[in-house]
Amino acid sequence: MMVAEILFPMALPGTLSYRISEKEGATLSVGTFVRAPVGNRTYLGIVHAIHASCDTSHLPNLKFITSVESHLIPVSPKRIELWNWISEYYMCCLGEVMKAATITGLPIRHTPASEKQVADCDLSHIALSTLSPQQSEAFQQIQECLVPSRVVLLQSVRKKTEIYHHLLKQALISGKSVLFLLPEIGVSEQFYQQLKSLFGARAYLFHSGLTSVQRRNMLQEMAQQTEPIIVTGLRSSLLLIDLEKFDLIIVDEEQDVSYKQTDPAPRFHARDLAVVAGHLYRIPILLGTSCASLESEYNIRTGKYLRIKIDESDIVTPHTEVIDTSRLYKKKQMEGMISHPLLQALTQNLTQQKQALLFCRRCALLQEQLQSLIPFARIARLDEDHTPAALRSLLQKFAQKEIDLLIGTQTIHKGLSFNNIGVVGILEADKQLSRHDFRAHERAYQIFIMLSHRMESPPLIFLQTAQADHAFFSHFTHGDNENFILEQLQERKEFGYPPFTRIIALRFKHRAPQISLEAAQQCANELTKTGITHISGPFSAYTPNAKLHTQLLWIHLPRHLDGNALKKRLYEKITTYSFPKGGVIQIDVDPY
DNA sequence: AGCACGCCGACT
DNA sequence: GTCGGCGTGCTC
Repeated sequence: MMVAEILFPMALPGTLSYRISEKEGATLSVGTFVRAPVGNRTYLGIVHAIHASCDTSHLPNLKFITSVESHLIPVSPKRIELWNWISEYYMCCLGEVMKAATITGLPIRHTPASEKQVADCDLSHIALSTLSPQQSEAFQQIQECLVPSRVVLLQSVRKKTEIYHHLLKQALISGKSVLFLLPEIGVSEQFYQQLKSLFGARAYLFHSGLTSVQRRNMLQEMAQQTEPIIVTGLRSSLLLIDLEKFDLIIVDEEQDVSYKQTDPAPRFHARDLAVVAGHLYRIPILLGTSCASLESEYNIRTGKYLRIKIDESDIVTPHTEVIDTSRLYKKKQMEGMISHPLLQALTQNLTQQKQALLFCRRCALLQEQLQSLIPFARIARLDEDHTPAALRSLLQKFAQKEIDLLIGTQTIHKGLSFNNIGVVGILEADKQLSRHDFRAHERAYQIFIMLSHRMESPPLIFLQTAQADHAFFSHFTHGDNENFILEQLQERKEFGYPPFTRIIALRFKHRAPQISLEAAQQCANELTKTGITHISGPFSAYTPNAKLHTQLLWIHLPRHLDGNALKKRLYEKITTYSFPKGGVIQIDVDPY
């Protein structure tokens, strides 16, 4: 008797086994879509393995599959290999990966070709703005360096876009397709509009704002498109689009934290996944950034990535005032999260009809406090989860000066008009918020670089921190990039943080704070007993208005160690751990 | 993911 | 007394 292991797009621990007839066995292969009964319904799944079963004693009455769906385009072995990698590396069910990588209930069919007409324009006549000598040098260099599996990082604040346009045109001319990833819907729409006007029907925009039918149709069209195309997408496109057809993947703003998915599983980082996929598919990867992440700085130094940097040292660094919040707190010069000097600057700024930006991680709380301190100010908050329409209207309001104060996390600068900003505040630029926010300095620095390079007239920058004496803050006054990186890397090494270790976060979530705390402590003890050491925590996570209280454990794995065996043991331990009812344990590899 | 089972609140 | 809320558990 023959048995097929079927993978379904749901959070099952593994695959489910079904009997298949000899005849089906001959037509099926790994990746083929089949319909099979699960409970009292039938679901669409894919064949993950086929074997002439020897041992079915533990499963006495296996069901048969319902049908073979040969009219659906099968999932390629390479794609399944990538799914397997994701499930192992990010420690989640394979079914969860499949769920994220397919559109549930809307599979891609073989259809009679009704191709979008793209071949009608003469690509060589597309007019692009001329590159500056610097840009054109970088462009040449990139073209020489982009070989399969190689990762190249292009670093420039203001000069990347034109280079991208030239690269994309060049790709199309030589018959190559490109996947261009951006961190957020807002920027991706903006970028797509440019591409559409340049490359017409060869440009696609793929994002989760589309309905599932629209996305399925687009995937179907792209799958059957034989002409070279350019697809702009967000992190989800890395999973949903078959990467086989691409000859280049560009990940712009690689340092952006929104590339890391926190919920739901798979909690992958799009930049890292692109690099892995690049190796698997033998596709060159181009990362773009204005200020490289520390992980990338490390990878450049170890020779894993190759950097091409455009010199922008001519740009003047704005004046920055470092505010020591712990000192001001003692002097009673803090109003909640806001220091008196910043508050004063904000009020004065307002009377001058100028706008202000505030970067902070606890936006809601800050907004509340500010509103009571400056009741007449028009304050808005920009959250990550804004719909594109809401985002657009907010940005438009800001541009039309209907908002005085905009509060948000690191990514609020996307699409902002900068010409009327008088004050910028970077709050909590330290490690006080959670004892383990080891990226706080990096984040503050990236915001600073972005601001200093994008603003026409530099605003006043206020940097609030409880660690004002830390060497890090001297870099703001000196604009010293290289020393900042070296010092941060040294600090990360010393305290056992990435990129020198890999962190696996365990989140214990429960309604009752003490239950999650006790469970986390107990779990930490048990893990230590089984030889998993280097655990930090438990410490409580900042969860503003969540129903469940969260306690965190961080496991630091040495970088040189092959983490796979350890991860397997850990996964086994966690999934069998009996956590009190009403709670969950989440695993987050490489957390942010 | 669904769908069933199961144990507590406002209604004929 | 019952209808129904959604928390919890299982699916080859």
